[in-house]
Amino acid sequence: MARTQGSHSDITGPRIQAAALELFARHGYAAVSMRQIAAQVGVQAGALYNYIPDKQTLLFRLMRDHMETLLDTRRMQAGAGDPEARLRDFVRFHIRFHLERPDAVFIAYMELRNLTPENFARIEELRGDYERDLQDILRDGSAAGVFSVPDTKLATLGVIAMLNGVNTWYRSGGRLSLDEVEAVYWSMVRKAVAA
Amino acid sequence: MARTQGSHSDITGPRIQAAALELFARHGYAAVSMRQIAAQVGVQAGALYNYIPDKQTLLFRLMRDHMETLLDTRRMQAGAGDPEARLRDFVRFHIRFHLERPDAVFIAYMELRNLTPENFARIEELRGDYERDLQDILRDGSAAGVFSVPDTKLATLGVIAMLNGVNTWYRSGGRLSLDEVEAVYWSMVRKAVAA
DNA sequence: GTCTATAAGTAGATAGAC
DNA sequence: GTCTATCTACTTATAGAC
Repeated sequence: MARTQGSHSDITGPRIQAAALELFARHGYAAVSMRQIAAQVGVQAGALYNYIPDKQTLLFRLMRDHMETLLDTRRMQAGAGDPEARLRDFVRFHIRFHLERPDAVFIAYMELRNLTPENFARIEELRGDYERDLQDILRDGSAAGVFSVPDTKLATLGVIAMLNGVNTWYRSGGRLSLDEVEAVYWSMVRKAVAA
Repeated sequence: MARTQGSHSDITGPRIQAAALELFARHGYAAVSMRQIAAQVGVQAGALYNYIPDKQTLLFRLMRDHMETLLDTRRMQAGAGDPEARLRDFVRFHIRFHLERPDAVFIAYMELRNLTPENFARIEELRGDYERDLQDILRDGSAAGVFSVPDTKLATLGVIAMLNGVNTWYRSGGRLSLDEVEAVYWSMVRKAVAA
């Protein structure tokens, strides 16, 4: 609010994204005003428009950046091995990645309905890329006879839904450590798809 | 909008709830105005306040009614039997009940953050009652040696998260019938908790 | 019970000074 | 690049006529 004038382009842009991420996650996109975001950053509302054309684009960029980070990080970590090893890696990766950025995860699937149709389609395409990764593992495992799933597409969606649930209840410092949570979910997933 | 004056108390109340349910599910609580709800009902905005004290109470009643219907319906249908039969009944009940009312389900967990703290606590209590039902089944099955879950609380949350995922993709008339979906998910759940 | 009119405030976005 | 000021439109909720 009280703020000296000057040039801060390198720093203000990321701060706007960070403020929007936190506020959208807590209150929801529609409930947060541009003035609230500006106040959290420490600028006036008009200054936001040096960095984003409009509120919708701000939301879209948060979601797109999150999905691209998800895909890039996964590509770097995905290893080879037999289907069971690949599935275990996927489960551990998914839980860990999502627990590390709860705000972005929350937004990326709670605010889908607030995207324009064009932006929605682009996000859904990225989500499809990620799901295909798991589906390939389940398909390969089924072909090799080590997995037995009634339907690879539904098994994919079922496993991801189960893993996403972790974000709704996990708090670090709680009853279970991250390693224990990963072990528990890996146990359930492994059995659910076992031959 | 053009609307003759007169008395419609028996019919307008439920129509307000129905309109709010649909609009909140589609656009989100914060993004829907009282005028939009009124327009969908066919009255002016002021008339809504003969039925609800404010917008927050309208949201709360939708969520409370949904949760109470869930609990009441479950109580009527829950049968006895061995733990595996009870678990199968729960899975089938959960999928069917939730697919029958996608709007209410969507609201009941997407709009939790828009409840006042008091209203939030009341809804969470009802949700806890429902989860306890499944947790009891898993506990009894584990004690009897027919299930083996690393942690009954996490298994409860994991199973419910997986089942809730059905609502995000199922469309009647799609590739799979309701019976097939139930069979697929029952297969995965059964194996996930099997001894 | 519904209407019209209105109060009092906030929304997203822009213009122009500095 | 940020500020202040402002435009236009919309928000929830209420008052009082019918």
